[in-house]
Amino acid sequence: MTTHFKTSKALRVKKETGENAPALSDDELVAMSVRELNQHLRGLTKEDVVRLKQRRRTLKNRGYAASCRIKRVTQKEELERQKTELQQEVDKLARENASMRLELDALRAKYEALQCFARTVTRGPISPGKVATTSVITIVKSAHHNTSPTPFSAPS
Amino acid sequence: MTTHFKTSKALRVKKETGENAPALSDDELVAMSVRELNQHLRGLTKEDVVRLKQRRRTLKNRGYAASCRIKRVTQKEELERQKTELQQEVDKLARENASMRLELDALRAKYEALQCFARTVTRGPISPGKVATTSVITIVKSAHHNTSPTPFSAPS
DNA sequence: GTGATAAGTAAGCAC
DNA sequence: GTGCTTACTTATCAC
Repeated sequence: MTTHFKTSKALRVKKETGENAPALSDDELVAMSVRELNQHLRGLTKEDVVRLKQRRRTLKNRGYAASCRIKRVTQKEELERQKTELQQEVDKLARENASMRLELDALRAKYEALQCFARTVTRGPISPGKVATTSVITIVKSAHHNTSPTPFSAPS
Repeated sequence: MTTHFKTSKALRVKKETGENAPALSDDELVAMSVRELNQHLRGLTKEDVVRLKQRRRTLKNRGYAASCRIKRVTQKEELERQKTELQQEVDKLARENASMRLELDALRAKYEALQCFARTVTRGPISPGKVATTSVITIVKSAHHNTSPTPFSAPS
């Protein structure tokens, strides 16, 4: 283990200096292409070459780690966003649902009332005693003969 | 900076040995209460005391970091679970919604048909010209009140 | 002091 | 070799 100076490890911001190398900044080193790097490597000790490459790798890793954290946070936010969105959709559908249910109930009531009325006005010829349980009367008024298999169903 | 041995840093599992301390395992050290720790600290150099306490702190931190990661993963899974749940609820509500809409449309149609019929029968004698297309009416006469949603539908 | 977390380091994996 | 991810370390913060 040679004399190893961990220089200036200031809060969350690393800065490697004090080497005998021609003062390559972290930003320069990390942004450098392999070809550019090789040019800077000319005339350096094998040890220095290794050290510089390792520093580059470390700097790269620092960046990767940062990206990784950012990605993690972003994905979490995205999940939460989607959750909110889905919750809103649930609320919206539930509201629609409730109002439709009301509408349906109201319409059923109206329908039954009208049906009641229809019965009264059509009961004339029919003798009340003859309808004990359920009797279905279908009246078709049509200009032409309907051949549909279920001619009495309302259009669904 | 003294001679600093980072001993045996095997894959993801740290094990500090080779110290002159009476071989306290990581697990023991980290699980130890402060009182117990102090007993083990008797008769040690001030430096060793500091070192041991620091090792304990590091071990603790290792555990904290692990908890932190687990928590992170758990929360993410929880989010995804909730998302799935919400999506299922959306689907369910959407289906209910669609079927209710159909029901509503069907009932509306039946209602209008009945209304049409009611108009014709209350308008006195049926004037043939007034029923241009097709009007289908089904009337159910029942001894008891029928609460079926589609009392007039022909059996399908 | 304890626990938690963000940033950084190192190792391993996949390409 | 590059990029990503995980486990670990360190510094820092809140309690």
